[in-house]
Amino acid sequence: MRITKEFDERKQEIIEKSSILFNRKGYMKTSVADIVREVAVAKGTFYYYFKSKEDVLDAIIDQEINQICENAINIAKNEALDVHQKLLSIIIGSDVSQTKDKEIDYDESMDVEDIRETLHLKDNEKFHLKSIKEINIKLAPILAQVVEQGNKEGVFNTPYPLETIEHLLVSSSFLFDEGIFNWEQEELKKKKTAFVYLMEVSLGVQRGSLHYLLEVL
Amino acid sequence: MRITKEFDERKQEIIEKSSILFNRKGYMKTSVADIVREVAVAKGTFYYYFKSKEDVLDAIIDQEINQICENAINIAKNEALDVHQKLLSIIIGSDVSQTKDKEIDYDESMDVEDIRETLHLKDNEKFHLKSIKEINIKLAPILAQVVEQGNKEGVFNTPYPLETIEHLLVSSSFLFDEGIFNWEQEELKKKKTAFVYLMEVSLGVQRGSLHYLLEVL
Amino acid sequence: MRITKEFDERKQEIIEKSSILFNRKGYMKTSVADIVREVAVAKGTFYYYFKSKEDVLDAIIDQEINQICENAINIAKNEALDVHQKLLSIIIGSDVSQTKDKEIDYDESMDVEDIRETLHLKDNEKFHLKSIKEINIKLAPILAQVVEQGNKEGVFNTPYPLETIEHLLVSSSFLFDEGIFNWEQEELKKKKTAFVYLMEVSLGVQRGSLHYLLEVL
Amino acid sequence: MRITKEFDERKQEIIEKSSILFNRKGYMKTSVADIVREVAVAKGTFYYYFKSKEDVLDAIIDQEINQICENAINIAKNEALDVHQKLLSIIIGSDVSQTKDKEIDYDESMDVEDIRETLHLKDNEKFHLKSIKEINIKLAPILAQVVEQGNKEGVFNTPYPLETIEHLLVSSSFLFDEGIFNWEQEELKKKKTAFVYLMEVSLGVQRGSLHYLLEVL
DNA sequence: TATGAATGAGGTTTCATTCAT
DNA sequence: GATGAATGAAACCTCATTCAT
Repeated sequence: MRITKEFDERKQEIIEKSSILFNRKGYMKTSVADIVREVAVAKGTFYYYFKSKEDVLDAIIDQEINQICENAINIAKNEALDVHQKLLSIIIGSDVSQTKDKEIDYDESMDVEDIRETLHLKDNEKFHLKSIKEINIKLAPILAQVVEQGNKEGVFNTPYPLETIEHLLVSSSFLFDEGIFNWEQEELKKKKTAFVYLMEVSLGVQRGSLHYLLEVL
Repeated sequence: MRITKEFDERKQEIIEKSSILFNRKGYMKTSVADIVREVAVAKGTFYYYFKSKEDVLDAIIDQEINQICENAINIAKNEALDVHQKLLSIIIGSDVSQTKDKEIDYDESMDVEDIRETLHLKDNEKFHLKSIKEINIKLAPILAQVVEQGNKEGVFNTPYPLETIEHLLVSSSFLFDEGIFNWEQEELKKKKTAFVYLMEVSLGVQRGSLHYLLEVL
Repeated sequence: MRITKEFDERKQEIIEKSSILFNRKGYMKTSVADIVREVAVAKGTFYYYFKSKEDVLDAIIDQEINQICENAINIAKNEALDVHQKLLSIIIGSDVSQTKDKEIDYDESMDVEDIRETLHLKDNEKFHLKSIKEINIKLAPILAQVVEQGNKEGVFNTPYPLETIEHLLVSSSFLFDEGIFNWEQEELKKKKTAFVYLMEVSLGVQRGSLHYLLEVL
Repeated sequence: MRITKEFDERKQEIIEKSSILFNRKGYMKTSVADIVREVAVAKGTFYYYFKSKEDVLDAIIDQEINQICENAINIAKNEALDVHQKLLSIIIGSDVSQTKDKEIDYDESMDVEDIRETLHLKDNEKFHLKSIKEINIKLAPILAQVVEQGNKEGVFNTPYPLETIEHLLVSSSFLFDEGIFNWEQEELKKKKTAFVYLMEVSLGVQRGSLHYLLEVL
């Protein structure tokens, strides 16, 4: 049986199904065979749309980041919002973890061992590093612009807006990644408080003025 | 031909030769066959000492980190040094990049494409992430102690010594990793300056008082 | 070089070539590498069709037994034959040893020791036991039906048709297996005569009435 | 002398520990490493006493069979017993299954999967075939002698004492081996009844006169 | 566009056996 | 007698990728 679909439609289907699988089983543990089974196409079809498994990963991350950035750009240029509101909104809209690690749903065929492994999220290094890198490259400049605006308005005060944002983005996406570290509830809370403190000093704002971020982290 | 060696000696030999290969060709591109050829033992011998390729990687990283930490601990408890000297010495002694990414030598069989790929250090994600994670877990507490000492002595001033160190370690190992980013000379310099600035504000020291770090980064 | 074939054709090819190799060298001494060399495919191809070496063995035995059983069923339901003719025909058609142990040909690379080992048919235990077991499970019920028919017609007379057949099948396939015992010509003849006698008493027929079987054993 | 005694003692220890392991995990699944761990000697020591793993298996089976045969010989030559008593006693004393498949005790380290596999008794083909073969070669002649005595006394009546015994021994050890077949309780009972019937007709005794064997099978 | 058989490299593992000490 | 490091063959298996159809 041959089901022909529009090029983009099929490509998108592969991206979405792959994304679900990568999140469920991890990038390394998801085989191209898994993907084509899920999409119900032949191996060759997969390679007609993507030149490699990593290529799909890139496409997935690209789409996620682009969506986040599009949203961020809209917020950044919205003149109705002040700098704090922009920062808050962008951070809320950029919670990659929602798409990245949450969609774990256990299908009927998973046994206890599978689930244990899924929780450990082993072999997802490529996924993690690429995400962090792309976030840093694409989202950082947008946020940096907001910081610059804040600088001009006297709300923020930092000589290195872009670099500061880069550091904050990188360290937080890494340290708060449940696939890498598994902090206790207690520790996590302290680390988040510390992170807000670091934002305050590195962005040069009054201590306590970013406390509202704790609600959304 | 059978050459018998002491258990530890042979194990160390495998670790060292593997380390060289991982740095030269990348973790993924180095096969167990490559390793045993280099060490001149049979495949079974490899698996007599390590249960998997990843197991050697762990051993390599463990040794590197332990060496760094041992050094750091010695510095931290050296009463002859002030806090700034300790910080500086530990940072100098902890430059993982020296061992991690420098020993690239091109053997005769490599063509242009190989070299390009070697430079991109593709498929070394495991190496990178594990290193960063271990550094964070093992080195951070030691540095945090120094920071606490600084706090007490009034040289530093931060309510979150450990968390601050974690963020600085993570973001710098990530952003300054040539295997991940390839900044221009110009950019790199600015990013390093910015990093020192961030250290100053997050550790709560006088602006400019950590400028000496720029020399060694 | 890539030669593509129909799934079933290739699968059958692997089964047949493997069967020849197992008979020539023994199951244990035949490596998957030997098989793929013979079939002239890559190792992956082997595992594309079978999940293990033992899986091919099962397939081989399955096919042999099924063929024997199909033949036996046709004979059993052929109303033109009387019970004795059926018994005789099925036994003639079920001589597994024809396919199992005869095709031994010595290739040029075999020395005296190899040949000695080939004759001993070492490490073929799996082959033997599985064959006997399957014969017992699949062929016995068909023969039992013939015996039951004989019972009704007053030709045979046994209260346990199935169990009697099982014992006769099992003991004969075991005792007359040249891979297990190596009887002298003389002994063998006596054992065959005794076997026919045992058939007679256990099936409850007149002494001497199964003597015709001696010709075909 | 003293050294020789120690030699045998150690050899015996290896035989016994190996036997336990073979019964617990199966012959194939028991590695030489398992054995030397259990006996607490080095690999080389094992090969000082036995030339191969199969060599230990042979030794184990040899000891078991010899014990059975010794017992059988004593019974056979005991003039105080009549033929039926001898038959019964030898059969009771020859229940290999007691030593062969019963000693399964689950140690703490076994999980559900291990136990499942132990019950399947996979990969014990060598053990099974060798046992059956040896029983046939060594025990059959002793039993045949008893049958001959029975013939002379007019209790039994068969022209082929040895061959009859061989068939009865082989088919029963095979068909009643729980490692090969897993009959339902019901089936098993019928098969045992049928077996006694077959003994009666093939040994040429009155129907029902061996019913007492049902108690001990 | 689509198929799915075929590839082949290589990780993983096991293991009986050998041998230098 | 004893040790245990070393062997090497091979099974096992996965899998991204290619290609003839």
